[in-house]
Amino acid sequence: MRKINMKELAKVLKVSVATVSKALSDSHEISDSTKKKVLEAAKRFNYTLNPYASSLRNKKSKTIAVVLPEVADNFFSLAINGIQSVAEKKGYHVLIYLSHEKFINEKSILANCCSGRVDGVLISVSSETTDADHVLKLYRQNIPIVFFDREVEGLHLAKVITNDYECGYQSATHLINNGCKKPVFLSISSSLAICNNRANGFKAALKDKKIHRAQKAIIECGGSEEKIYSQIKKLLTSPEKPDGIVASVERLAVSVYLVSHQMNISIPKDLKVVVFSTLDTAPILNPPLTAIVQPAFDIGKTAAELLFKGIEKNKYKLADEKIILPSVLIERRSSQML
Amino acid sequence: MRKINMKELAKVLKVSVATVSKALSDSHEISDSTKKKVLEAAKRFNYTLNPYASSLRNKKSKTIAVVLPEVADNFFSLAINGIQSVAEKKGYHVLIYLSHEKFINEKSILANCCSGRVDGVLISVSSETTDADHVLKLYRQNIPIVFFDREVEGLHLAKVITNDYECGYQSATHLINNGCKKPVFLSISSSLAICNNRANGFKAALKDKKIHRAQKAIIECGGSEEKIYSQIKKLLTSPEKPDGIVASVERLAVSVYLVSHQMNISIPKDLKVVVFSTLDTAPILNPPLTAIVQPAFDIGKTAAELLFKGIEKNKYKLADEKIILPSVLIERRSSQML
DNA sequence: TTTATTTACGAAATCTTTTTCGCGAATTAT
DNA sequence: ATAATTCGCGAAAAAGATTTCGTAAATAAA
Repeated sequence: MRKINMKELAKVLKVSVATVSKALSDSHEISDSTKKKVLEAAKRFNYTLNPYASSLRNKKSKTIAVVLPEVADNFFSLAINGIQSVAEKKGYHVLIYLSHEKFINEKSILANCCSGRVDGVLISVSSETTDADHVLKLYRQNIPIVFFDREVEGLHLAKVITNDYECGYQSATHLINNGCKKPVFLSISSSLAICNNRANGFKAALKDKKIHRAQKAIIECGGSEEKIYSQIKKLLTSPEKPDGIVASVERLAVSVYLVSHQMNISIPKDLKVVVFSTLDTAPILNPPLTAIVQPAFDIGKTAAELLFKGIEKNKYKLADEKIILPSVLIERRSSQML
Repeated sequence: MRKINMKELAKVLKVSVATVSKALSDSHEISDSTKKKVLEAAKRFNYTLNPYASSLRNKKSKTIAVVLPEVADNFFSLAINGIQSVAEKKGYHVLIYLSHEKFINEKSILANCCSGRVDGVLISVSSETTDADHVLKLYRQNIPIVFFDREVEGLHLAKVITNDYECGYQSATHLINNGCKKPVFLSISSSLAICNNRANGFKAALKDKKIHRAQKAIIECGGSEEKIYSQIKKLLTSPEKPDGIVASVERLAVSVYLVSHQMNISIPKDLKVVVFSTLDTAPILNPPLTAIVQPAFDIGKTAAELLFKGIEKNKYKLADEKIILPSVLIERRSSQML
């Protein structure tokens, strides 16, 4: 079954290609009777528009790019779902790119997005990203871009994030109220705004609660899975070991649990744990894990909606749009006072 | 910063567009000196090829589609990672489509893939899919297609799967050896080959172990999260309640745990559980969960490699390629004999 | 020196669709 | 009945890149 093109379809119908094109796009200049004929023939020969020819002519790709650090993280999976749900409704296609937390990858991905391949970009930046030239390049080419969850600070660009500072504050308060004297915050990057916001909230709470250990309160803990594991192991066996941990991302909490189980550190007796995560296994962990749950699906959905606002009305400038969707702390046993 | 096209670039260089095109693709018919000039100018004007014009001309999109039921499942996330890793290396772009386990969605997604938008398709079918006309349509258009994990049975098309039957057999044997008298297999679909293979292996093991309850052994448990929850609750409170469960997918196991916790059913004392899953929280669940772990990343990676074999050599027919990557059972406390 | 071959590049066709413009016929207005 | 619109459609240009083919100059072979 060979593919037919519009020219051939026009020939069998004995009309011009212009007529076919207009009929397919339901133009008012074509009579209902010929429209019907064209549609029928198109179905019969199962003709489909060549998307690349259309895109070339229209300068519209009906495609968006989603750039994220990784996909094997519940938060990002859910966010993709949210994004997909609106892209689907709009008839847009979704390209997925992974930066693997590397700035250099992110840069080349965004450079590629400048080619006109996509009509807009949703991005959650890598943990290495401090510089924003690569996203400004997009901006200058008038390609709509929206940050979700992880933004680059100091840019007046559209973003959909959660209330990280408050949640950081809340997490520390929660631990202290439940008896922690030496809580620490596990960050994955000192350059990531989202982490710093959480960390700053955390530190502010310590200060308000008169717990003075600013130096030791924030611990950076990045790299591969093995590296994270050994860093946490070191932390939990050091003489300065904390009695409370706030893990800034899912993976860190899993490692904390693994180390604790291995070292016979009892949660929550010896160590209380709170995590920023959407893990659906949190309630069935041993012990059930207190989590600050982000509205992951909604963050993705909202970001996508914002992006389409920017795509559809090109008069509409996305700059300075900033939507904050609050997370919610769900208390479970991992942080309980005994 | 306006975008420049090849014609304009050619004009400033005082050469023809043909020369520019050939220089950019490093053709042998262009001298090194002019190549250098062209490259330099391209960088200076930060010129990029228009991908849609290229695709139109070349009839190659440098893009593949990945069609899957959902993305918020660890297995699929990891598989996407595997796929991405090879697509990236090949310089291909990855479109993600979600069927949400609906046949009708899958059909329209694949219909769209016929338009030439993609050079190949990787698919893990929905749980509703029994008919294969929609994938045969692709096949007839000579668009390479590879199944991963979830295939449609009876088709002589390329596939990368795991040893489901053996694992089903192994899971039942494992439960029985650990003392279960009334194990059941929780399936999400009676039409999904992968589930049936696992179920058949499960049933075969029961037969070999002289446990005769063929009727009650396989329980279908699909639908929304709430529906799954209530079905499992009903199962675990019925007089016929099992003393062992094999969950065919991640989500089912989470629900089993949730119900058990809520109903005070003790795992593994009252109920032993095994799951087909790549959940990285399995070892820290309460209790640690015995899992049959699929090589998710490798399944994705291998499927993608196979697909590119089909894409790159069009003489090469993908039919009948069948690669089986074995899963491995990891014993934990959820299935332990007491 | 003459012929053959190679080298380096340009003109034009091509890929498929969309859109503008124009034209003849049919309809409405005058 | 004539002029003015409207309607339905076609011809052709355009979108941006690639490829084939041709050609003039440069080099090699005879």
